[in-house]
Amino acid sequence: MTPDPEQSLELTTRLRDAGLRVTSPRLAVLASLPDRHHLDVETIARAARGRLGSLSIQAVYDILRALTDAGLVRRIEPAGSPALYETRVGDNHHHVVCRSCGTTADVDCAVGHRPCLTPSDSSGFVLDEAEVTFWGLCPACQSTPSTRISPGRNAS
Amino acid sequence: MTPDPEQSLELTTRLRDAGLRVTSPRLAVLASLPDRHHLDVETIARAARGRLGSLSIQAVYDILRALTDAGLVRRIEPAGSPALYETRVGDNHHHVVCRSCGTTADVDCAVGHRPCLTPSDSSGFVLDEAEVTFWGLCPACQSTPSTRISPGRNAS
DNA sequence: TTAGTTTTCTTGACTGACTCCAGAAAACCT
DNA sequence: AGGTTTTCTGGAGTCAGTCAAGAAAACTAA
Repeated sequence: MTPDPEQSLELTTRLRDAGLRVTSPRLAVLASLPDRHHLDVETIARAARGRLGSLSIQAVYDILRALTDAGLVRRIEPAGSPALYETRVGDNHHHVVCRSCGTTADVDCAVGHRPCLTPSDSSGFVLDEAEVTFWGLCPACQSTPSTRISPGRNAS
Repeated sequence: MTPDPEQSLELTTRLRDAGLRVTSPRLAVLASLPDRHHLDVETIARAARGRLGSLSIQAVYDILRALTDAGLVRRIEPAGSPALYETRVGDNHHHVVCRSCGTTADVDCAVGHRPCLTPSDSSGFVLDEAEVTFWGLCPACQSTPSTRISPGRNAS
């Protein structure tokens, strides 16, 4: 899996623009995060190693933290799963999680703009974000109901 | 801290109605979950031990799982904190979490009934729950901005 | 009310996700 | 190229939570 030079250049620019130094592990991690996917640390590490040859799991954690802090990736933590990372940032979209297999997909909330950011009574809190997680069954798990892969913590 | 007999009776009924056997650890755990509070397992264990004398942490986990499965308590897992338990169930209310100290409070969402349960495109998922977590600063942390107690994972 | 059955509790080992640390290596900036 | 800053490696450690097996307790029915 040789790196696509055009993509590398684009990713290099993204890193620099965010004020981060450009390193091959960082490029590999960024390149391993395809649009519209939500990957856990292990999966990202495996993909990045496929590009680099080797990369410690610790480096992956550090890189993901730096990228998250810099706003290049977003971290989500659905109940019962390890953290997931995605590259779609800056629009506060939401997520659907399958109770059966844990698959996660993006959703745009229907109710106007910045939905739910104005609860009737916020107990004096000053809010800066509304995070919505939808729970349900993905298309695949609707037809094969008992193929439970991940815990699906909230199922009763 | 001797148990209030009236409360015990009420809790006993609640357990029986849910089809659960009545044990003193279960009563102690239920009694340790005050309305409108969100407590973690350690805190619940400490409170329950105050009533019973002793109780293993494992028993607390088991009891909380049984109570959750039976629908007597609700478990929430805000990103970056251990699981929290509350006794307000059956109304799918939402939560505000303080980024600074981790304090959690209930909120009723303002946007109509079952807000956001109809995203514009749910990618074929069949949804059964919309979970909303608001992030911000609690009243106390607005005045003392740097008193960070819990991690507050999502802060940049 | 007591035996028998089922469920629950205790203890202790274990796992997964993640963090912290110190030294080695690499990238940026003249 | 040299110096400084930042990042990466490897290993130990933490925290939340699970698993397993035997002991204890609660329900059920004679």
